[in-house]
Amino acid sequence: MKSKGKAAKSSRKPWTEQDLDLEPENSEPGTSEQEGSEASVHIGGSWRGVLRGGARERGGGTTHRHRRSHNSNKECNVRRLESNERERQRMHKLNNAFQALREAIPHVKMDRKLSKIETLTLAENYIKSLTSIILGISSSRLPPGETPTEASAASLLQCYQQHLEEDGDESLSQFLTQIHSFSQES
DNA sequence: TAGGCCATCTGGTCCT
DNA sequence: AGGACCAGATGGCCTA
Repeated sequence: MKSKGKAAKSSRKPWTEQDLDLEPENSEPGTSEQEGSEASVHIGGSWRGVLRGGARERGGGTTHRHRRSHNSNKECNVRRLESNERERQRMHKLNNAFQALREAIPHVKMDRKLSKIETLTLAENYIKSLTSIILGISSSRLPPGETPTEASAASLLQCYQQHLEEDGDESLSQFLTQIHSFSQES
């Protein structure tokens, strides 16, 4: 499966301790065949432009092409490594949340795991389905002649928020379980 | 082989 | 000032 690829990814280490010990002049981007081009860094055997794409110029046209003068090159590299690690951890947390979401939503079992976009789409549909179920239940308990209103949705939201405050992280799955059993009983 | 999906790096921007 | 967040870029793996 993907594990092979992930293993290969994890071995990708563009910045190493060795890099930190490089002489500033050696680590300066664009010193050889890259001379004269955009500031670049050597990553995983390829050169990446430090300034690329329109989004890079959001800060206002003239960006700094070279490292900031008030930080040493080594200091910049250390900060970059730390920043990379934080970003990795952040993405891992995001992926864990996606995995939790995959497990929370019912779907046809597949030999492969749901992609992120599939997970989000299914979750959206699932939420809409649950909402309509709940609104249907509440309308069936209304006095004859009355229809579900926005008040029903508001009370649903209020109920959910109450669960969030009371139960923390586990609240969503518990709430959905309650809804499921409730809809089966009625 | 092309396209989809993903992990990772990176610099800019926002927020505390 | 520093961390979080975001989006673009890149390259690897997998599948049709």
